[in-house]
Amino acid sequence: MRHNRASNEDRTLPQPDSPNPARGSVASPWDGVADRLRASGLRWTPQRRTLVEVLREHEGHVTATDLIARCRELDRTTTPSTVYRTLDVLENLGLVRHGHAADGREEYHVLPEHVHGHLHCVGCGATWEIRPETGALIVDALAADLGFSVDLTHVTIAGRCQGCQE
Amino acid sequence: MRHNRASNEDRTLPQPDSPNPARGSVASPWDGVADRLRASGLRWTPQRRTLVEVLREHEGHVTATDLIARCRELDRTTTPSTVYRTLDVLENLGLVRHGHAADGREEYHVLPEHVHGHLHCVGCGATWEIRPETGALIVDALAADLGFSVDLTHVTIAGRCQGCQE
DNA sequence: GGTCGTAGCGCAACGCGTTGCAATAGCCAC
DNA sequence: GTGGCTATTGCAACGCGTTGCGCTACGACC
Repeated sequence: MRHNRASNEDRTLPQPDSPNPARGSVASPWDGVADRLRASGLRWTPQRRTLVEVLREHEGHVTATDLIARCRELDRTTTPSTVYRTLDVLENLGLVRHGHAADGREEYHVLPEHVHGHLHCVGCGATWEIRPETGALIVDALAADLGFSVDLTHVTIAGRCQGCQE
Repeated sequence: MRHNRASNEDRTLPQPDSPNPARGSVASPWDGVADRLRASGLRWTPQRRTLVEVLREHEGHVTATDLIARCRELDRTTTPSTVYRTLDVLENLGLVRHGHAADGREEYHVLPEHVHGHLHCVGCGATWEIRPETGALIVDALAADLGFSVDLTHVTIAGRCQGCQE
């Protein structure tokens, strides 16, 4: 036995995994992940459960490294390759989006409500989302330029934020 | 002795290094690199000479890996770390610009005539430059959005080019 | 031409991300 | 509950890029 976690059917944790799709009126998109996986012939494993638990607490931008570190806290046997592969799977379900930060590292956006690009400040290191209207403007400009159809989720633009310009 | 190249003052190659700053009316920006380095207290070494020779034949976009491979052809003792460090130096002189391609790898633009962003097609893998006017539009849009001052050289936007959209 | 301070070199090790492969374990059917 | 198919895991190795360190050799000065 490699995992010290309880059985895969363990339901002692506060968050239900697949039953109870809408808890009151607040349906978390994470509810039902297990079923969505199984419906596609994929599997619900302890490793995936751990990652989903971590993602629940990180709605926003996270680096892959952060996710791996946090998974390791919950399950010391976590392996990087498994996390990356699981993130790929979750991306196919639309639950996360990855992009490349300005320094080239992977950055994940959890539960994207709308497709958007990112701004990275080289001064303070913070990341902002490009507003949808501004994003649309960029998409249109590039379409007009070379007929290019861009994928905003992969856009990370480096620069300096207002606070870091002096 | 680690290098099998001739002395640093070897002038048997067709391209002059520092004398003869303007060859006829076509002054290569690479002429005078040696002097520019020395003027800043930096040095003109066989390794740097090799890289500059490689860059002369690559005016456009190149990946760091390509540059290293080509340097290795000219000098089998070439070390990656040296190439990366030399590229940094040349970037400070404005002779190259680096950016992160959509897949996160380093991409160098040799002799940039103007600052520009890049478009990367996920279909065919080609890279296009964003036209200056379009770039300016993007810069303005982001400035208006969050007061962000962007550095276009670091922008690489992924998408599909016109030819790859069907 | 010889001396010497230091910029730069090669090496080795690291971090991030990916991939191939053999072993494991979900989960479906009976 | 059992069996079996195969998705998934963990490992090990790789590729790209970076960094720290001790030694080399560039090039300025005499």
